[in-house]
Amino acid sequence: MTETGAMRPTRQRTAVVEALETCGEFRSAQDLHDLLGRRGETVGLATVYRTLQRLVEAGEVDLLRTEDGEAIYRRCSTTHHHHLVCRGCGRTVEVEGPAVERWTRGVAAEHGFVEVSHTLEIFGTCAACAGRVG
Amino acid sequence: MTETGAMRPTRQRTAVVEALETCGEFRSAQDLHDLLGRRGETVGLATVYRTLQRLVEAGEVDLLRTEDGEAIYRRCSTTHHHHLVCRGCGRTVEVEGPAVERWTRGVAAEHGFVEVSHTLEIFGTCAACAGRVG
DNA sequence: GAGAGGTTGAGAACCATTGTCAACTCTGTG
DNA sequence: CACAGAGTTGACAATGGTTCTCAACCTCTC
Ligand SMILES: [Zn+2]
Ligand SMILES: [Zn+2]
Ligand SMILES: [Zn+2]
Ligand SMILES: [Zn+2]
Repeated sequence: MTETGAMRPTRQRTAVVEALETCGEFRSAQDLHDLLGRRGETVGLATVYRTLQRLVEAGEVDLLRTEDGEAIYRRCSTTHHHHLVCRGCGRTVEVEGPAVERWTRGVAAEHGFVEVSHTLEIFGTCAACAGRVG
Repeated sequence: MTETGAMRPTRQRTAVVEALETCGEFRSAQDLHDLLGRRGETVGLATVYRTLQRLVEAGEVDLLRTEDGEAIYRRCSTTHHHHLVCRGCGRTVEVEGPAVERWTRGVAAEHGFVEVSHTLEIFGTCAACAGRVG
């Protein structure tokens, strides 16, 4: 029943974490699976999903959803933060906003909501991408 | 080629809009389909999806995603706002935060991002749902 | 009321994600 | 080392939300 299970170090888990590490940006499970395959590291798709799930639960990986609902993952710092993501190249900047955190808690409390969580993502075009076009 | 197509008034479209109107909260396409069925208004599931899609494109309906990626829809005011949503019953409060708007613009500018947009949703359990359980 | 073109719906198709389960791996013990 | 016990893996099946297909069906216009 304990959630603090073993989490044994296996070849597959190491491979997934490394793929996330070297990639650096948000990627889907399938992308990571393909990436591993091309790299010669054979890891079952189900295992990729399971590992990502574990990592998300452990707070070691951030999950967010694309416009069409697909889950994408990224190795992030473990403190609470949000993202500024470039629509063009995927470049991601982690941002923090204590004032925003306070505001969301206040709004929720004000309306009697408990067990509150929130999502906040900023999308835009980074300087490099903007320059490249016009 | 024009996107400003006809959008003819049909029994089905009227029914979907009315369902959204009387419901008032975020609901999935399937929920709305069931709701219509129980009400005696027979509308094909595909039609419900198509209609919602159109309404979202027209800005008349807000679309957001539950934590597990399912799309949910709601008839909202047309001004910029965010949502405080109950995970249990879907009850929704529209909220505005000028400070947050300013903050996101500032953060984006600070990192040289342009064409900035953002998403911000707060999820929780409303007082009614919390009371019902605990 | 006939033609042109948008609309509908039953069912198939799609596709990301999860479940199944027998084979396999790691770890500690004797 | 043998070995038991528990965690892990992966090919494959299954799930479930969403979209596609296409023939039949409305709606508007002339
Ligand atoms: Zn992050
Ligand atoms: Zn960029
Ligand atoms: Zn809204
Ligand atoms: Zn509620």
